[in-house]
Amino acid sequence: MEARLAPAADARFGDYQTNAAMLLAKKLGKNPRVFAAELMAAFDGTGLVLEPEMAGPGFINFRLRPEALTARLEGLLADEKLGAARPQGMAARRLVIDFSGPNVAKAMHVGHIRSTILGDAVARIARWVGHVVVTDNHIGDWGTQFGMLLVAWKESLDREALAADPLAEMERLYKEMTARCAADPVVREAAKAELVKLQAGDVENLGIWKEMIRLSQTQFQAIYGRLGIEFDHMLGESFYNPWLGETVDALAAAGIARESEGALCVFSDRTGPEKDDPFLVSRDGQWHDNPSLVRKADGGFNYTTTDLATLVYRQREFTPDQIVYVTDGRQQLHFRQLFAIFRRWYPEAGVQLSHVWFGAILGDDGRPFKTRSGETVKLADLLDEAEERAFALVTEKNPGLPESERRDIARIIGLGAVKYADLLPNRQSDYIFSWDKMLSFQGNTAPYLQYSYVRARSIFRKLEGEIPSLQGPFVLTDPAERALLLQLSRFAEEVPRVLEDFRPNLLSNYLFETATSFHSFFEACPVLRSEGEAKITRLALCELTSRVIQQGLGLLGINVPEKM
RNA sequence: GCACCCGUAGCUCAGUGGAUAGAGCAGCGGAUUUCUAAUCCGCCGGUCGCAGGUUCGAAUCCUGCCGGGUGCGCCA
Repeated sequence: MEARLAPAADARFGDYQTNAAMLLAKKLGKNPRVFAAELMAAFDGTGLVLEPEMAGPGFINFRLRPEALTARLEGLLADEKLGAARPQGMAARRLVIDFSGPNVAKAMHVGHIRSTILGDAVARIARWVGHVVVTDNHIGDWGTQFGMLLVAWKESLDREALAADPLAEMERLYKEMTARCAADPVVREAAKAELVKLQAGDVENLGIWKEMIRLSQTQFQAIYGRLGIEFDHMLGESFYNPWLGETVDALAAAGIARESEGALCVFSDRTGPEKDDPFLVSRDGQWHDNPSLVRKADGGFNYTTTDLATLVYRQREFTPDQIVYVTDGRQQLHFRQLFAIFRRWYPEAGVQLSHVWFGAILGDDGRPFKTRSGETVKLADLLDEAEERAFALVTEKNPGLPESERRDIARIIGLGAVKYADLLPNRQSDYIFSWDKMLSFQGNTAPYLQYSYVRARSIFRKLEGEIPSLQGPFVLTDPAERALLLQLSRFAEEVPRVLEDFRPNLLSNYLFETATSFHSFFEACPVLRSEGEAKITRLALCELTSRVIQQGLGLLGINVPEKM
């Protein structure tokens, strides 16, 4: 339970409220209303707020002075960070953020979209606030699937198909082999043999493997380019291959892992309550071992091994305060085990390990989102469709614009819609994918926010003659102006809040409220037809609104057009 | 079986200890000689799955139950 100064629940109560008196009074055994009165008597908010008021069971409500608000407007206009910079006294944190993680030889699909968009947004916000961020894309470029792919590549590769569409051809090989392996143990053995050769450094197999990576990288870059996403590192699983053996040896030597049924496993250390222990599972009323394998019975390593080696490498190389893994919720148990193993292995390590997980994307039938024919939706196709649909809408609304301009606008709107739809729900919720909803110009959508930006900017093009300098004195004459300004000033509070639990939807909702507040202001307060200080103030509010929306969307990885 | 998540308005979702539970869509009624109406204003709509408990205060925390999803040794 925490004392908090928060925006007032209802504008009638004022601008901000605090529950501090009630919480403190409880601790001190005092009457909350009496104690609130004592606090208020001692409070000195001269210059900032009017006389605070007590209400309800002991809330203290504050109302900002108009001159404090207009001073704030001046300050925000002059501040590139719009007030959201890390406070001077607060040390920068060092964060490693692991997200996206596509697989070599497979087309990126909807399953990668949330990790990619969420991770990118978190990275942008952390940087904006002033933290030191390392982004790392842990690509799936190593593992058992390559044994199968190597067999298929050697036996049935279609060179022409590969040249035309490398990913499609590699996926064809993979599918073919999955079926063959399921049916034929001889093929399974062949795949295993090719994998062993690859792992032993066989020249031919390494060459094919590298070719598959090269072809896949081209595709990744195309997608990330469209999405406007860059990574500091793309250290795939294979990068950690040299350290897997020593990782496992160290775990065995430390007594953390031991052999069981031929595999090397980490079991529960029985130090915590059973139900919280990731290495135990209950069956028939009894707690059974649920170990994590770090070396398979056939001597091969698996993803826990790689993840541990990766964790140790990141710890050593980047010395982070926190490592953030952005993956879907189904991997919760894996990460609980992974973190627990690391804690036992490096009990002195202070690094904070966070699994930032998210829910599924569903079709309108409530089942996992697929194409009509039941196939996985490829990310490239999804982005194409978003742009096409946006193009149709832009053409319908604004047919007078030249096609190239409509294309540019459609790209911004389409990609923005997809990203925003992903960042709007609470990340832990499953959400239903809907083109109509995300591309609607009404409601809480990217196009609505982008339109708000366009409107705020268009005022400045309409100004005749020179654009006046947006200098005070500012004067608030309408309640809508005051409400908008208060809302704009909260950008500084909302952005850092996203990082408390990695919830970009807080920013999405804030931006929507800002846009709504702007439109109300814009309806109620004519800008161009006003004069003097009122006009300058309104122009300043348009300027600040456009910057808050542009920067806010920018932190979510979404661009804005100048016209729509 | 056990663990994790979800159940809030007709639909899609916010709200993870504070005041009378909010938004969008849908529905209904208004506003336009436009600063792009791609907008705004208003109305309608809820037993926050159910039952207990904790406390000044619970959609939120705890317990049990019902319903749905996901995960549980050699895939990642």
